[in-house]
Amino acid sequence: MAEKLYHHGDLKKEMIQKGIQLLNKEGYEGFSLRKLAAMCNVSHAAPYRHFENKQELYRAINLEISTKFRDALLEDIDRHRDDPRTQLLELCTHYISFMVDNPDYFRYIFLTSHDSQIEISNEDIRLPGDDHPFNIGKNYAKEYFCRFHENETAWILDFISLWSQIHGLTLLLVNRTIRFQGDHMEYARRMIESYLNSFEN
Amino acid sequence: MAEKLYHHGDLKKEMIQKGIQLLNKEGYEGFSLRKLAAMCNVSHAAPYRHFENKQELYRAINLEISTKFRDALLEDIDRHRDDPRTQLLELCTHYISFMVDNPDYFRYIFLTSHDSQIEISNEDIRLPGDDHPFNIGKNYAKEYFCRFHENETAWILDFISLWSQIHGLTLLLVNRTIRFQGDHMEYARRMIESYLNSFEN
DNA sequence: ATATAGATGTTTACACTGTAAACATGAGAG
DNA sequence: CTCTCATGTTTACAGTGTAAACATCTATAT
Repeated sequence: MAEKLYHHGDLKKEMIQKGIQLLNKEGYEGFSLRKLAAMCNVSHAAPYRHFENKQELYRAINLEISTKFRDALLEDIDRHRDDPRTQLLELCTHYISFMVDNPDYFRYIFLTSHDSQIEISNEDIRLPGDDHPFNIGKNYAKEYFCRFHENETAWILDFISLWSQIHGLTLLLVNRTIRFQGDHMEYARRMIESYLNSFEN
Repeated sequence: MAEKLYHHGDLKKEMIQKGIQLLNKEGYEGFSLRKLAAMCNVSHAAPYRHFENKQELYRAINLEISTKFRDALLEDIDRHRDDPRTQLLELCTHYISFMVDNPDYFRYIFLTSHDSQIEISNEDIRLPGDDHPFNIGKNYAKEYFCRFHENETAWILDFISLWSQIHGLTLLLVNRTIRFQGDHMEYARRMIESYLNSFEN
């Protein structure tokens, strides 16, 4: 319990952690560097030793949340090694439910700093790098969709198509634009299944 | 050319118009009440005679953009009275292209003030009111999807499913998470068509 | 026609924000 | 053991949203 050290020790890490807390408590609007500095028991200028500006702190938090998100999803997948279809379905439903449970995360990840991603170019379609949360399902989607096409790259459009739907449904649910009464994941799951079914026939 | 009237005349309206300009120029982050007041040649406190706070101005701008958006879409539809399928397809592609052309609008409409909507309750699914931009395609979707179901309300899930996909693809394109080289609307259109086709069989 | 009230503008004030600059402290390399 | 540098603090400043007090115009009642 290092009480009142002048040097904090691992401020950078703590700011990211407490930053996520602050984000959850105050939302994106109420977020401020000075509040966060106070939460870390540190003067309001201290953050500038670790982040050049607010934007860079945002990026760090963004990255941290993305990582948490991806880890949570991948962990769930490990429990369903059966077939690609089940994996894909599980991935989609957890993608949605994770974000519905943490509404601010979604806005945060997909609304700050939409640059700085390594891009993977595939002829005429460019996806972000494999570490980008959008791409979590890519490999599972490939495995599932490939067999429906003779064309090697057509599965990418299938993947984008599926992921657009997940992504959009998530946005609609997170913003409460649409609401399912009762168990909303029941409806989400049904939608995804019926989408996947359309390939089976 | 009323040059220097003390009373401005129609400040409320001008603030909304210039507000949209300012939004396009500076983006959501750079937006400020005081800049906007300056653009209207008015002191920085004048806005408070017309809007209780910044949030309420946001809502007004949000509403104005939503209206523009809906008008643009409906105008396009009028030119395609042929069949519901074509209408739906046109609606979807224009939904996307309008937002890709005005990236800030999308973030703005779907990221501010996600309350204050009249809700239409349908048993266990709640959609926003008919004036909400999300619902522009609802009636066309109903007309198109209804014939594929014996169940009266199953088309709503179809609608949500389709609109989720449009919505998500728009978000991905607006944020430049994914990029289609060349004519990106070509790809978008293909995706929508292949989705609609899955119902025809 | 004129006094007056209410709508709409301005000025001043304040707390809070991000950020820069100058200064302080302490941990680790020489 | 000292000196340097990473990491903290203090002070300062311009920009923000918002409230309160004051000014001016418009419209309405007499």
